[in-house]
Amino acid sequence: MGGIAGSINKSSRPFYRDESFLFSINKGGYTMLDMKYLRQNFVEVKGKLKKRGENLSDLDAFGDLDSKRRELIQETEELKAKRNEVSKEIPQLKKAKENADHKIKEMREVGDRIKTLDAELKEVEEKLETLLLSIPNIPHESVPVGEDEGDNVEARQVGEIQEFDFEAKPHWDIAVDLNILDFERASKVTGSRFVFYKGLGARLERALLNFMMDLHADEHGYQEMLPPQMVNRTAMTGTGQLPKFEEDAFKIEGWDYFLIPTAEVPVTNFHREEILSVEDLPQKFVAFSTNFRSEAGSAGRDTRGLIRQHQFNKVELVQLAKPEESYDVLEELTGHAEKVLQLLKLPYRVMSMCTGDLGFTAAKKYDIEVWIPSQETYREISSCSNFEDFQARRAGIRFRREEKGKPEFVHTLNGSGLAIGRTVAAILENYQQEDGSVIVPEVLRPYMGGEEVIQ
RNA sequence: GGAGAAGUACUCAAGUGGCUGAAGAGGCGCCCCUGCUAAGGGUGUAGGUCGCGUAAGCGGCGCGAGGGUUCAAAUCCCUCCUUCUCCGCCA
Repeated sequence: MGGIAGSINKSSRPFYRDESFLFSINKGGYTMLDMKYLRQNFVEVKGKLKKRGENLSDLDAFGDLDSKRRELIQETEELKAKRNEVSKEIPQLKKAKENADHKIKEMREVGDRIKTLDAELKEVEEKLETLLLSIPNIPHESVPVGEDEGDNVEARQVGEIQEFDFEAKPHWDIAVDLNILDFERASKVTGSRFVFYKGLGARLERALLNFMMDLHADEHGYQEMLPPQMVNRTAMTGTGQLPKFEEDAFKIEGWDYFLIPTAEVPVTNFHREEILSVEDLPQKFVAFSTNFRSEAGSAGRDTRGLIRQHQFNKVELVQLAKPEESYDVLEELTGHAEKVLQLLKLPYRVMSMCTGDLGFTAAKKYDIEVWIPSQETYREISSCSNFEDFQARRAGIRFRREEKGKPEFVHTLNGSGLAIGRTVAAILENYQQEDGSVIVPEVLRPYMGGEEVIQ
């Protein structure tokens, strides 16, 4: 561990390793919501965003900032054009042995004026960028309008809920009795919301990860990827975790790096600031990663068991798609995640998130919820989203339809396929037997060394 | 961690203050020649973004990033990032 631990503790690193993204409105990418679009459709956009129930008071500053910005650009560019022109005249005057002093003096003044205006412009652009980065995505028209999770709409329900003729135990009791999970020792070694997997428990987790990876890579046509588990600030901004949700992330002290909250961040940012060709689309990636979330604000919720840990494993599906295909891709990708549950024979339902429960970045989102018998309810095990061009704008991911064509933003999508810890919980609970043992789902047995039951 | 070197357009690469938005080559487009061989000649092309404009177009920025010096910077100065080589350390 010397390498990583040593690095984490190093505090000599500059705080910002790459702050170029901060002031980059002119530099390609990072235009967030399309400024032109926002300018021309301000009222409409505001109306759509209102459905999310967000506080939009900041948004009204846009008009002034936007016109101030363009005013400053025009003035400063006019001066720069003049400076360029005169700067070409000066060497010619000198060559002709004429005096250029008055021109030089004049340009010195122009230069000072440019400096002032540029500083002003930078300030305005910073404010604009901060504003634009804080605006959530616009919901797709097919998203049900609603305030909170109570207004989410069930799209379908799949699988039979099994009736137990004994009282279903929660997975933490099952697992502790079977000696395959150890929460107490994890809190000794680390703290709350961490866990040790042991024996067949650890084996089950590993079996699930391999099973899921194989399914998506071999059957669903995704390219396998094993991404970095730390990312920089620019990547976190690209996918929308920052700047608004920094408190949800684990930050590496002394570095501007974050432990990834999902493989979505490194994998989506893989093609950041690139222009793909149309034949490259769709790009389909499946990535296993360990995810870290601070779970800020969730104190007291799901404190027991595997549902809400600071660290968990997940297999993530990511696609970069052509805009006109992204909603088909969303259905396809959601289906790929569902397939896992179908093969594991776990009952689930698919919920279409309403406008008030979409999260910051999604234009449309399905949550897949698996049946948890001890709670007699469905719990989220996967979240499948179409971000349209929201992340692509932030991350500058584009494509060209023709060799000389104008670059367009791709649409990005992702979904868990699935969260492995929660899948373990679902298996333990749905496959539990009266004697406390747990049947291993058939499709997993080849991955479990043929083991048929955990006892 | 120490010591060096480098980062220029799709690729390779020239370029130490103004005539360089950037030579040259490859690639790519078109044309010609030849016609048994991944051959030869000619010619054209140069990314992206921002602002103004219905548009054609005009202008700004751009030579790893950010800042500075200067009337003027790929070219000088500072900081940072990345890559490579050597040494050290390490899963």
